[in-house]
Amino acid sequence: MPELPEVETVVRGLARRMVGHRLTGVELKRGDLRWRIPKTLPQKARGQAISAVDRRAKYILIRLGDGGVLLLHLGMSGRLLLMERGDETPLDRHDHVLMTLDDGTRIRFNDVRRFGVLDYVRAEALPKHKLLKGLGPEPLDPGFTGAVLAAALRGKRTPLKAALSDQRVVAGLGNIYVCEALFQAELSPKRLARTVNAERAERLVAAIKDVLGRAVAAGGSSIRDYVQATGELGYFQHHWAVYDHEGEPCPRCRGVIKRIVQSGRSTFYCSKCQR
DNA sequence: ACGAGAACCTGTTTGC
DNA sequence: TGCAAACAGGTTCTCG
Repeated sequence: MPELPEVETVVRGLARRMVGHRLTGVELKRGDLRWRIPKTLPQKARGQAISAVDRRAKYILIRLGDGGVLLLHLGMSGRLLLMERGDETPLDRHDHVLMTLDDGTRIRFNDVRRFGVLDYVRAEALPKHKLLKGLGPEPLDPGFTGAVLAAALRGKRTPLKAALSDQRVVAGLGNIYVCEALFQAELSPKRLARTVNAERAERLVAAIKDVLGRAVAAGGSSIRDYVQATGELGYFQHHWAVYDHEGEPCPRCRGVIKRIVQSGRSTFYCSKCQR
């Protein structure tokens, strides 16, 4: 469900509420998400102070006082929902994990499709974790430059859309923001990745940083009433230029936004001005 | 080794 | 109206 801007928004919301507090309980309601949640995770996390909440790509890292880390991914449909002390909203069938803080706040990990992940890792083992070790650069990091992207795309015969969706090339983009960044860079999603020269790579990197930056500032995109941890709605969906705009006029030229399927996913683009 | 497609799972929307 | 197919913000695995 969430891409980098949504995960970043969730992380900020969680950090405000969790850092400085202690986990008084972690309860597994259902352990079979994408992989089995380790049965020992609750006992390892219980009683630990939370020192930080941050992220790597789309992975949320809840850092514990003793050097343990809860590694969490929201998959397609995962949500982390805050419940204030005294909130007796009943749990539903898709609430798989329940965390309780020392101030009575509870956090539900709700995931309808169960593509999400929850694992326990030691901080020193994070770089070697199988889900993190292959990830490409953070797109908002100053070290992510046109030269870096051009190098990652060199020789690739796959369409640019597929290459940018590959988390080993750059980590954090998903279907929406790939479409939006390609539109802003005026590059076709069908263009072969290896044809992205230095000049195009610079343009693309600038577009990626700009789109993601604006989306983070907007609190991400909220689809189907998707709410962030704090209960707020992101509003970047109102700023999509092409995503989910099939048949509408291109905001830049006199073309019409098309929808095609690439690698089994919808791609939205303007065939007139995206080359 | 690389790239395309299937698979994982459930719910909602679309189209005949 | 009703039912089946298509689709959904992700990632891994398999196969050619």
